[in-house]
Amino acid sequence: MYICPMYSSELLKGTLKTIVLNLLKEQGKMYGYEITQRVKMLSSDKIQITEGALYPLLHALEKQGDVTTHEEFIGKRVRKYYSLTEKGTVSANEKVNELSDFMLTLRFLLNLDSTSANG
Amino acid sequence: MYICPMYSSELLKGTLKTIVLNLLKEQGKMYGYEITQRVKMLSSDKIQITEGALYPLLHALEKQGDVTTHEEFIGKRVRKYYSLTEKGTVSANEKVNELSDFMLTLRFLLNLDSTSANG
DNA sequence: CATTATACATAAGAAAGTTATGTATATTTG
DNA sequence: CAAATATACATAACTTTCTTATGTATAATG
Repeated sequence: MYICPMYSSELLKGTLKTIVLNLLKEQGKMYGYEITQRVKMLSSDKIQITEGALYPLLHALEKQGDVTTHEEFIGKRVRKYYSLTEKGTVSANEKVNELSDFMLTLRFLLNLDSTSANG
Repeated sequence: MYICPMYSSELLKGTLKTIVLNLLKEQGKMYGYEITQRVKMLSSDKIQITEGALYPLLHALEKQGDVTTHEEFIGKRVRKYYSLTEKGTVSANEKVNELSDFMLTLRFLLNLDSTSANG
């Protein structure tokens, strides 16, 4: 039985903000826990965002005006929803474009542009 | 006139070791300065490895047995060449595979798998 | 001869994560 | 129904891995 390993933690550094901004752009609004679960699912458990990484990032994004928040109560428990501002939408696009470009450069640097099939 | 910007520094984090190991695998042996110049060239100046990042990394790789070194003198000036050990070759392959896989996951997460042409 | 390029090295600081801990409510399970 | 797990937030201490700054020295160039 094959256990799918997580990526080494260095790899997530530098891409986490882009991932979060892009999810918010696609989903409209999300709360923190939801983001961790969605990334976990979409990555087949290979990317698990820790709360210690996510919440400080969301707070920073709010502080610099990329997102706004509103709270909703589910019974007695609060959910804090985050949505992109206009500035945040611009940031999201810029970040995704930069990362996309960076990955192209990396593929070239690492000679991963094989046109033939590979395993 | 378009000035090609460098990638934001977070992006290089996590990929530097992979880049260096892969270059050594392809080139057989390289010295530090040569690595910085080659990456700069291959990336059209968009990735510039700083010496403060590279040399400590090379020393760490040597310490953990991924590379061996030998010095050559060019006139009075020394060049320290680095080559992969067997262990280092395994590390290089593992690292490249992991990064390649990670990039696939990212493309999926960020919805970059467009089959149509894009700009 | 002054500047730039080559070539190494390391220390101080910043950025961005992980790990650990804390609080509290909701749901599932034995 | 009690205990365990899941949901949901938050923050502090620590680590890793860069950047920035500094230092030394030789070679080439204008």
